[in-house]
Amino acid sequence: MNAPATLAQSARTAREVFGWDDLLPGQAEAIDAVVGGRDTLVVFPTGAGKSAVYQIAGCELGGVTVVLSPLLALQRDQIDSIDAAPDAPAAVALNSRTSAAARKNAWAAIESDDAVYAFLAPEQLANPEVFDRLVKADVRLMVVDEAHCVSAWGHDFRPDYARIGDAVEALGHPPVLALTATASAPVRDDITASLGMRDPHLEVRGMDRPEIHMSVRRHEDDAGKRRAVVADVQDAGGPALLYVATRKETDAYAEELTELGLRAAAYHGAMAQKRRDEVHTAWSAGELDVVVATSAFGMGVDKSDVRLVVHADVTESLDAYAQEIGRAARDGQPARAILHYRAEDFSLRSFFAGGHSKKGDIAGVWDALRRSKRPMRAKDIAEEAERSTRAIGRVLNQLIACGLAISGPDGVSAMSTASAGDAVSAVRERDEAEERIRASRIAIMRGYAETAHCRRRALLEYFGVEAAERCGACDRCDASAVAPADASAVTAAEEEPATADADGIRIDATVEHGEFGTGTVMGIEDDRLTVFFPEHGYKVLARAAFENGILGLGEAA
DNA sequence: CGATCAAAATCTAAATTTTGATCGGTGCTTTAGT
Repeated sequence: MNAPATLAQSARTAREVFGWDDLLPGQAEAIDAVVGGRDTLVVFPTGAGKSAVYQIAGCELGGVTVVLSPLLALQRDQIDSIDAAPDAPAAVALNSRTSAAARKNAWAAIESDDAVYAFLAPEQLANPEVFDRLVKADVRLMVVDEAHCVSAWGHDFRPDYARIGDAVEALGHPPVLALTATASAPVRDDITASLGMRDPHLEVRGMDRPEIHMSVRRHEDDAGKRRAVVADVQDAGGPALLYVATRKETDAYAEELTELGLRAAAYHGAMAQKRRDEVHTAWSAGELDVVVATSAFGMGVDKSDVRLVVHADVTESLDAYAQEIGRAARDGQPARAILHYRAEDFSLRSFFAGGHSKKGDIAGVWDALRRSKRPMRAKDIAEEAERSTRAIGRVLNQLIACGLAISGPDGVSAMSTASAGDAVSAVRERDEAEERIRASRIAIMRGYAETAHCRRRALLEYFGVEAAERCGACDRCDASAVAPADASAVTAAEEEPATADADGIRIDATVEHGEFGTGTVMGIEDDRLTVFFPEHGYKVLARAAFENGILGLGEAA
């Protein structure tokens, strides 16, 4: 290996081709790994130059760099930024909005000998014409941008995300470069496994965002929560994002905030594209005080001076939460992230669980697959069975995941002669496994919301980053700070419920339960305790259990 | 799970309560028809 030479080359490419004076920490290492032929997973916060990694690596590798990107708007932005570079290779897009003429040009560039970046949504790989031509082209690098989508969406919402790995193999496994801003260890494993990455090089930088102050507020009733959310937004001190769980709530809050004199706009995925663009543009231009949005708002929105991100509802995972609060303070100036929740917000099924696949669907899909001589697509089966493509696609993914079927460029084919009954029970098991994963993600979110320790530490440790005992910039640290002059610390301390009790039960105490084993007290409310047991999750126990000897005080931690 | 809405039921006719069913969020694509 001639690493120094490669590094020098990367720096020269950055300067001469793209006009960047310096490479940022981690960029050179990642580029070096990719150019050396190694599959690489890059986890950099937004603004740390993820795009530069594939731009420079692609330039040095030459040939075709395929960039898989989840949103057409993102593809457009990336192409614009490449076009603006002094001497960068061509960048083309292949998607449903590409005109026939642009398509022709794109293929001419891809099939030429010059270096080129080709931007595609993963769905394009399911198009046989596109795929066949890519197989014949000189693809030297596969980039998966916003790679957390593989884990978040591949399982059901956008099943083509789950098929990227197969496409990579069919292309002869060029180096795979996956890029994302946030990925916990479980998500990283999911990404590398799903994409079929071999012995991936991992480049993780700067997960911590110390400029974002983090706090959580728990509420007993909905009305109280709404009042607190509105009050927070009114007190934003700069551009604010308000995330809510449903489309309906975006309108409700936006209306209320407008009546209070704020420049507020709602944003969600079911709005007309034109309106979405208007909100996006107004927000970027500083013409709005607050955008009230579902999770649809965020990717590709680049506004540096967001001062506050409020969540009126918990997110489906801590990964998603980190992603959303990460949109604050990109200018490095102080900002705040506040999460509001009620205990019942964690109810398992409230998270759009999607339920289970219907027995009839599973059996139907399996029969169709086994009867068919040729690979089949979700759409065809769905039309024949008069079911939604979504439900059928989900079943297909599950069949593939349990090894009963396999996906190829022309669709999915059966891989076994199992009976319909066996297929149904295999898929059912899969459903239950997914349910457990969902439950554990919610438990982690709950752990963050209910932690008695430093919030940042809880978040960073989940992302596998070592953290100081205290960050000094979260509500927990504020509450335990011994600085009476600090007004915010006093306020926080007043809001904190009493945590010490005569019988020695307090937040974070270690307790022993006859059945569940050793646990940690996460919450105390009147006569009930919330205790986290590593093997059994969260349990709410009557305080009486303590007196009856079912629960005992463990050794001091 | 919990919010919500429609349908059914109720100490029988206008309006409320109860019961039951459904939905909740993210975007690509393709296609038919303005």
